[in-house]
Amino acid sequence: MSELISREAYVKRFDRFLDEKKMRKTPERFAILKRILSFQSHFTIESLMQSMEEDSFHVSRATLYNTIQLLVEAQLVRRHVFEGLQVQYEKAGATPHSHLICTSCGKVKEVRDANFISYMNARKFTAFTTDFYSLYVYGTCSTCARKMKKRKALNS
Amino acid sequence: MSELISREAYVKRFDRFLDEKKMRKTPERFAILKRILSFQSHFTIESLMQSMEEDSFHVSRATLYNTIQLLVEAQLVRRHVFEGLQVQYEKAGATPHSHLICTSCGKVKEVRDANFISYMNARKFTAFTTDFYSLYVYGTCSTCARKMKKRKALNS
DNA sequence: ATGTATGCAAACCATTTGCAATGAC
DNA sequence: GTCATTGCAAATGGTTTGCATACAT
Repeated sequence: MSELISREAYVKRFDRFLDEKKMRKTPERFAILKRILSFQSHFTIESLMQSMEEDSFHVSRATLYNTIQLLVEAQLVRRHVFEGLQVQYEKAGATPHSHLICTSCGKVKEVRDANFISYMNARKFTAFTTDFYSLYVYGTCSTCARKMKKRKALNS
Repeated sequence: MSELISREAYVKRFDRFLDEKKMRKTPERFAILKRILSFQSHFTIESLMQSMEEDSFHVSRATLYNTIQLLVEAQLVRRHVFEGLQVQYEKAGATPHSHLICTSCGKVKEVRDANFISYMNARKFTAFTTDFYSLYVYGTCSTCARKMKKRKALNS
């Protein structure tokens, strides 16, 4: 989805986060963040690792997991576990979006929903302070629906 | 959350599901479903297993996983993977609800939200047919917020 | 200089799988 | 009687951990 927060803003926020936590600003941490920012959409640990390698910046799996966790804590990255799929990550953009997950082919589509966003912005829960939220919608995409229809027609 | 679908309705639906799939109606499958129906709220594979054992009905882990998967496919059970917590299940009731997850203590609260439900009922997505959806709201519960405040006060 | 962060390989653990025995149909 | 389902134990695979080395502060 589009990127309303600038690259620099992410880096600055991570920098501040590390300051607050009194953690070190290693090249690995910023290299990983920058690589993540270059992704247009969802990614997995595996694709991130591969992408880093292609970029000739080697990091260990352990460091990748460590750093991703930091970024999730800093709320710069979101972690998603969709039913039946491997864990996916995405940078936390300025524009929240819902996820449509096709239970047949596993494709995940992002949908911006202004009405829903403004509803959630106004929504207060008793005895609970919201940080962020995820709406996962499971169903069937039109491509798979078409295929199923065809298969059914053949069987009958 | 409350149970607007009767015990018998669940069993009947599972029965029909097994018919359609031409699968066998083993005592294990129904014993597991019945045990699940007795839960008031979320449960894990582990707590389910334990509960079965207490009930003196032994099933293997493999069968538990198999059956749970069937029940999820039949949409009689929902599977939830909340950030930082172990996988949780719940019976799929007639009343959808959102989940408030405290990122501090991990407690999950269920919230019924009539406005949101009617919004989602009316909501159509282009090129996508909705089966079900999950809204996960992450934040801090009031208990944890209070503790944090106290800790902060002590440190300064 | 100090102690945090990294890399590597081993450990972990929830879930899956293979296979022989059971029992639903 | 057949073959799907079960139980058990072994295998799997994504993630975490332990420890020695490197390096941010």
